[in-house]
Amino acid sequence: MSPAVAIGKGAATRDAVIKRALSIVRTDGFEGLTIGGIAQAVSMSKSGVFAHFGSREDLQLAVLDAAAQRFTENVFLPAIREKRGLPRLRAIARHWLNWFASEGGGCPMVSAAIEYDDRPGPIRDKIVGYQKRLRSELTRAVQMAIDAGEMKSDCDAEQLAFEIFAIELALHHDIRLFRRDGSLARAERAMHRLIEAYRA
Amino acid sequence: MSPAVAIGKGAATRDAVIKRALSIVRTDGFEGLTIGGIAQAVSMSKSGVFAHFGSREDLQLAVLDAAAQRFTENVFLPAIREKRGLPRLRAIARHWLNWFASEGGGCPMVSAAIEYDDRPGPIRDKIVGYQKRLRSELTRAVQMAIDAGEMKSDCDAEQLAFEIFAIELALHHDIRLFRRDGSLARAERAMHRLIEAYRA
DNA sequence: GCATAGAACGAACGGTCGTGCTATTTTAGG
DNA sequence: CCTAAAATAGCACGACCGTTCGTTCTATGC
Repeated sequence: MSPAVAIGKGAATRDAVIKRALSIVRTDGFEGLTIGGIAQAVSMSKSGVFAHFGSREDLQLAVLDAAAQRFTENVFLPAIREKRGLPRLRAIARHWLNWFASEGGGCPMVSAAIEYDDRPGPIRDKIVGYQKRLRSELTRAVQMAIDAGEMKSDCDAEQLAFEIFAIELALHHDIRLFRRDGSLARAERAMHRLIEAYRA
Repeated sequence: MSPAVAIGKGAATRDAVIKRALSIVRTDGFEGLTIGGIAQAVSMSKSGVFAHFGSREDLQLAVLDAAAQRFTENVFLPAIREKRGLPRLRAIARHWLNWFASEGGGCPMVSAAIEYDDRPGPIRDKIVGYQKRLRSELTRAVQMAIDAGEMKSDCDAEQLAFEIFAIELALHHDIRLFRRDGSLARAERAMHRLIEAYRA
């Protein structure tokens, strides 16, 4: 069966290319994403792949967009069904932890943030934009819990968002590097303790 | 004046090469470290640099060792002057935060951990070894504070070490990506709150 | 002062990179 | 069915990659 909304063949293979590119990025990073490499992975010619994006950088930017969209769909969207305030905040944190734990490879956004944190250009700009948006949405979720009177009066929304982010980042690090069972449980415990510490 | 311990000319330039390589790695990552690039940076020929290491991978491993040594000297060694237990633990955390805040570039160990977390080989092996050692020494410092009766009885050493590491990682992320003043202060506040939460 | 070993150089190799071009094939609309 | 357009292939290019090799320079011990 064809996709619900019929899309042209061009857009279809473009999507397929990006999907493959995402899995390459997860293991080799953004600098390891090459036109030739991905062409081989999707059984196309280099020039065939190239024609879809016009430049390697545009391909990288497209992959970055796709990664951000996937993240939003898997972490934030499922959480907005929860009641705003603490339930939603907990849902975000939980989905995020599970996202890191279940993904077969590293998070492209985390890799990109490290790879380009010192290289000015469009890629870094896009990464910073997404990371700022992520942080501000997380902060907003915290603020809703504060406004609902569920958190201590001295709870600083940005501060708590920073500390939640820290635990997520550390889980990503541990799970990928040590590959030891129990990393997720440890992160969950840390997250629980953190939120309890700020809870009214 | 010559160095305290006279070293041969070969070892001297080798050290100079590694020093330069460290600064390249800080901005371009380990995959961005090329023989030709570093040769140009130290005004040598490619083959001249190459002869010192025998292969690119051996160069990368040497740079990794140098990075680990620098970290130990700047974070752990200054802390062992403090009394074992809470003072020493706090000193480690403080020196570590300042290390990230003062370094002109990203930490090579953090970059390497992300770059090679999915690429088996000698480089990944060395990174995992160093990271495990770092974590276990941090855990040991926490355990000393527990043994000294300075922490709550339910304090889990590995758990606290994980959470301290999380804050360090998040500071590295924020400071390098957002370049906003206040990241260090935020991380310090998080660290203080974290340790207080576990303190007896 | 000379012989010897280490250090650095320069050129070259095969390979891969991104990127243009020009064909050729495939798709979609009238 | 036919045709214009889109999609893909093929090929060549310059640049850079790690690596090898033979040579040259330089420091050091006898």
